[in-house]
Amino acid sequence: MPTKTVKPKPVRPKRGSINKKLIMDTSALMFHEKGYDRTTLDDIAGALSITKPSLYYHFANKEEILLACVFSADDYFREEIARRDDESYTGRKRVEVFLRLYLEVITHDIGVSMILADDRVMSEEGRTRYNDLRRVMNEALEGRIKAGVTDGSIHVPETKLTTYAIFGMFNWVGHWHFRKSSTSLEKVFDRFISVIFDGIG
Amino acid sequence: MPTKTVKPKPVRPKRGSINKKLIMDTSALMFHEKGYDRTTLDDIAGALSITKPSLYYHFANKEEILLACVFSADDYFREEIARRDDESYTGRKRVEVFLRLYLEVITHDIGVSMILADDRVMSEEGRTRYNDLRRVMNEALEGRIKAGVTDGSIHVPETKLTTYAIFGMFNWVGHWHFRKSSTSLEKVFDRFISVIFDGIG
DNA sequence: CCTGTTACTTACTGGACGGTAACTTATGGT
DNA sequence: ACCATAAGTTACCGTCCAGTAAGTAACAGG
Repeated sequence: MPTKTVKPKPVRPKRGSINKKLIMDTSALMFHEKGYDRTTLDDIAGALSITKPSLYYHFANKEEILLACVFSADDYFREEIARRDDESYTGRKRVEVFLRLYLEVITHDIGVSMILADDRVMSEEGRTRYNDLRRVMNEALEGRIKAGVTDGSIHVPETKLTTYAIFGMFNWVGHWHFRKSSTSLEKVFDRFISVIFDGIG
Repeated sequence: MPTKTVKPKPVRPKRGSINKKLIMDTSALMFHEKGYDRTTLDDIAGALSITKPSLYYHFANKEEILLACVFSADDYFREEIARRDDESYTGRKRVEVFLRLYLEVITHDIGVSMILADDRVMSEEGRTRYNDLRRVMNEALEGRIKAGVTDGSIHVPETKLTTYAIFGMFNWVGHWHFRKSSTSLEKVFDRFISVIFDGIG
């Protein structure tokens, strides 16, 4: 007697076990590991043990997932900087606090999407929102540098390129394969801060 | 009398008007503008007024084009650094010479591919060759910094993270939309060098 | 126990894209 | 003048992938 073909019982994930946050975490991880373009929705769904169309229950499209990652990182950054920052500090101190948090954020998968997201893959609206975010972030650092120049804790003839220089230094960390790296965040931060404030000359 | 269907005379590009260099220039430009993944071979061919299969006459595949850009930039860099560098200089001076050339190179389309190429799109072999290139580049700068520490023209407690910091600062320029930027290379270079050597404290 | 909503599923579509096969035309050497 | 080769062409394939249509299981409230 041939084995009767048993109707396959699809194992559904527990109801409610999938949510936006979980999708964002998984997506951010994969976007960072493989790159946005080469991460397919099937990849993400597979990693979550669900199917691609299920993702569309939670997000309208792929870009929405990316933007959700970006803006959730930004939300966290803003909350946390509001907590840590103090306008009575010197500009220099405020720059340090800013950069410390910045480094913390961008060395996590969700955070790295905030700086490595490629606006060229985005819709017009997404690109605008993203570029606004970046502009505000830029102004936040440059503002603190200017405050430092005013209060005498920082000495630079110019702040725009200085800001770019500093952001470049930190942002590039997003390109490191830091999961493998053994170097601690503290060491990186201390060294970067030393280069920025003391120079190497 | 109906218009006779005229056999369309395909306008072929002049023989020999297409060569590897031209393909590389066009590709590098488009890779930089749109990103490697979103630049199709049809895009490149179209920009050159040829067809996609023609590209395969000159290159084995898409990756070969990217690698050709990367290594041609590297070749140029090595030639030019050999010309400009002088081991009798101080380490500091040698770092400056190195970074000056580095900035020049990475602000051109072909050059930017050297730092923005994503090794995750590459084959195993391509990735190895590319990572070797990056490692050698890294050692070249770190070596000069070490020389500076030895001869007293540079003061740092550690060279590895310092090297990363500096490369990050410069590499990130590749992410700028510098075609639109009005800021001159000289200004960028001077400001960056000042941050690196003098600090902002 | 019924029923509506939530949260998934299977099955599919349409377009894009890297790459290939086979053919054609221009040119330089003999 | 002929031909081999270089440098293109047209037409096509297979795969991948974002997104969709339609169906179904699980749970909550009544």
